[in-house]
Amino acid sequence: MADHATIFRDYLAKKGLKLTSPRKKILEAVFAIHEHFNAEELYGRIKSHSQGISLATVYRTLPLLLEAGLVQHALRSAGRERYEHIYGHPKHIHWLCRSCGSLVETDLQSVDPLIAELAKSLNFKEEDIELSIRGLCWKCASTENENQTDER
Amino acid sequence: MADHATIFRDYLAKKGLKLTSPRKKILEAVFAIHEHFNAEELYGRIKSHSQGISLATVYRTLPLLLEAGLVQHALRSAGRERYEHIYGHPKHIHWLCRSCGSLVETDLQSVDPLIAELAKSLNFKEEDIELSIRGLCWKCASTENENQTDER
DNA sequence: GATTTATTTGCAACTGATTCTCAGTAATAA
DNA sequence: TTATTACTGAGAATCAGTTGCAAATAAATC
Repeated sequence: MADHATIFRDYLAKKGLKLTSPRKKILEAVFAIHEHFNAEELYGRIKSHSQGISLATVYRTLPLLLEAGLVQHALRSAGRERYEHIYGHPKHIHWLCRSCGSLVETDLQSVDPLIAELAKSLNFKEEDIELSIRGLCWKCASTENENQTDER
Repeated sequence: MADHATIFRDYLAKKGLKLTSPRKKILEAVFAIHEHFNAEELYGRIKSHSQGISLATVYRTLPLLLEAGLVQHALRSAGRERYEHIYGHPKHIHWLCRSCGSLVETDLQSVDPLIAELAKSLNFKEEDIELSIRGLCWKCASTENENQTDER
């Protein structure tokens, strides 16, 4: 089981690309953030640590990490592209309560093979799966029953 | 059960905003499109019908529709905000090509029971399932393979 | 370790999407 | 009708993200 540095190295090697010091630093920074981030934020973190990595390089590296499977687009990003690292974070289902806003994540395992099969039949090369379910968590579902009539 | 024009009127009234003719036209156009769209595309449709609505107004109206609950964000593609109206849309899977931006929808039947089961075990009352898959359509996947070496 | 070659980098200029400014227009209330 | 306030179109401004280029650097080869 390779760690993320190894995965990245291998990915680059396979593509005939080089493992450079900016790329290493960016990778490190990505895995030091445990929330969603965008290019600018990532750049900010790196700058405060080490010097001399340009924003353009961050923008150039992110797609590589994406393709290497180390990073994925974050959920429903509005306005800016957002990312999250996925090493050790298997793809998940988001259960979002429309009433209290709570978010629960569960894993995608059971659904994954089904999707892979569909993708195959459509000739679609899937890279990123986002499954979000909106509704009511059990708490809100029970309170909502009490005040049936209150409209949104 | 109010129709979308009424919902919009009420929303505007509540906010002290005005129901103007450009806004009416935009609303109409939104509900005449049964796919995802972005501001530019919506603008194109409106322009071909009636005259004299500016792109800026389209951009200004979309957030209102969003807040009124008539429209929701769809998956971003190629750096652009995308929208879809919310109105009796049967659940579907979105297959979005990250290269050419094409969108295919397929139905959710095969996945649905699985999700229902999961929801039950989580005690979550699901209302809206959104399954979006980003990747490469077969066309783009094949062109991408041709220039294997010309990486960017 | 020096040389060679192709890839990378930082920088600045650029692009394309979205937002803003402003002067004129239109909806609503009185 | 008038007064008030929000709205509009047009174009300028902004902002995220991309690109061209000359210098720098990793990896391959000697």
